[in-house]
Amino acid sequence: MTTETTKPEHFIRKILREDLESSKVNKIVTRFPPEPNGFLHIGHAKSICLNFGMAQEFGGECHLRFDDTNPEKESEEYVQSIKSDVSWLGFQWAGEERYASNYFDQLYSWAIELIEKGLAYVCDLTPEQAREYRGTLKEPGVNSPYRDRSIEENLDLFKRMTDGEFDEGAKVLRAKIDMASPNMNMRDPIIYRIRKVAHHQTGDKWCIYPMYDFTHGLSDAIEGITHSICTLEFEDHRPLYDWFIANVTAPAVPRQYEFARLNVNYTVTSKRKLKRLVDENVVSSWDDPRMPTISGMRRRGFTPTSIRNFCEMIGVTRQDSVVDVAMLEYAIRDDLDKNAPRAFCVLDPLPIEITNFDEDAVETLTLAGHPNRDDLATRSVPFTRHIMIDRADFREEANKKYKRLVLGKEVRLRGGYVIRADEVIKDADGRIEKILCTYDAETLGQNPTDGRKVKGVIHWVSATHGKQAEVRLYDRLFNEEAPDRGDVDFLEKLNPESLQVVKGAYIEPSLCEAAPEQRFQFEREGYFVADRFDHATDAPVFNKTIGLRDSWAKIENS
RNA sequence: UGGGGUGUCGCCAAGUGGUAAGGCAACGGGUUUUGAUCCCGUCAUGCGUAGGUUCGAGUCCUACCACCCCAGCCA
Repeated sequence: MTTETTKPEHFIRKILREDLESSKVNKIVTRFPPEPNGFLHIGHAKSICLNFGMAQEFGGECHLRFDDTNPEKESEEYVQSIKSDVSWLGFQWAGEERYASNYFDQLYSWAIELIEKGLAYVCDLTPEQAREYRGTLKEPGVNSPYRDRSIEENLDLFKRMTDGEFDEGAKVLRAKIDMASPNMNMRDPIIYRIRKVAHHQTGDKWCIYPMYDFTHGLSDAIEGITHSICTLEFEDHRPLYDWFIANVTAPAVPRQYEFARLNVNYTVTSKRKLKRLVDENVVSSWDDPRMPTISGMRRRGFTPTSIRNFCEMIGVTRQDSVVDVAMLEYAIRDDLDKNAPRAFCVLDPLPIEITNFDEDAVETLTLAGHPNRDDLATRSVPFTRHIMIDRADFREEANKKYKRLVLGKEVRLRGGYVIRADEVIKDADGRIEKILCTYDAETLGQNPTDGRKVKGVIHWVSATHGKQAEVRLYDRLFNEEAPDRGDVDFLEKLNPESLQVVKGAYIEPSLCEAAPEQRFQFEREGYFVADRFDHATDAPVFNKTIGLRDSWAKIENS
């Protein structure tokens, strides 16, 4: 930990600070309100970090509340995955998780209250008719013919809706506000609709379910939420949010604030598009490491810290924006560079025989777990006559820019000796089968004593003591910055090389002890994680999280 | 003239009348047994456009332009 840094004061932070200073509130209470109808993604992470983060920062609390008012689309499975994702990100909600459905009884009596005040009525318009009566963006709507039913009739009809006397769609309860309002949300919005389906939390108790606008603000009021933070598209709903709270005997007056949702280039986050990726088998599942879901990123090897840092880095404003995915990549590299132990893995093995090293000898080298941290455990790496290096690290001839092994030249084996390539052995097709090398026994931990300069360093793994592993190399899913822009379907913009599976990679023996989800830097390659589900000691599987920054690629391609 | 929002560097983003923070990216250079990390440096006479007010404007005023959201019995 370095010295405490003051985080930049975005507008939400400013509002909270001022409300506390002016004693408008004496404790910050926020909430993260997902609908349990899908998996959480990076966009939700921004909201989670904001809501939980602010509460934490100001000594308040944040509730996890499921906005479960549409049982047809929701399920307990999603509830579980959401809870697990929020916890994994490192946040704890105050008390038990809550459900809007916990408040159905209270909400119901408030609906009755609205009817009794002449502020709500039962409407028989069909969905099609309702649409026509609603008007358009530029033309006012027309009052429903059912708008002036008596309070007694409304009470009776609403009761009968509750008792299941009417079919789905036959009747709804609407707030009586203003059909001519320029804000479509105020044109007598629906409060309750009939849905004869079981609810994942309340079972068969109800056949009418409240709508979002009615439920959300009042649930906030019930929970004593002080600041209800949501995304920009709900801005037009704020007058309605306030209306319900003002016209019902609400126990508190929460305020809604809106911020811009997160967009990331080369990425899609709409639920519908993510679902298509899964349904059309573009990816293997919702937690495929290429998915921007929290569970996908977890499997990819992202750390909770890196995601939290990323969310802090991008800020919170009301401007629509598209964050460069390079910032996300920076966040994970930054965390892993500081914390991931180093190890060797040869992805594309090329056999090396060190002709002046004994066939049966095994020299155990002790290597640092991290170049800049001595608190991380060292590891034992066996050095033997037969080793593997990466094919990309050898050339028969090369210019001076190429700092690796070249025929007739020397290179250092990282953490080990300097070797010289003496001879190339090829098969009948001219493919290199093996390199014969000699090592300089005087170069362990020091430069050649005669002053020879060896500038290149490459990684390696003992061919006899190393183990074979499956390594899944992931890259971005899309080739285009804005996959969901334009007329072309986003599935046409897929990166065909977003996954490459390497079966015969060589890993140093110590990596077999890796636990699932343990992260490493494979030196000179990138950051990798032992797969959460598929990795086993006798069948190691690693996922590439992100490569190292690669300035060589720029030189080579220029 | 439907309503509601937003426009500051390639991408995020500070700034709220006193002379354009920071991060990412990019580009130079240094250190380095990871072409990594780290370190140093460069990177907006300019803040959507045009006028205006002012000693002084990204910040105030006026007009315009561009983009986003809203017509689910979804959230």
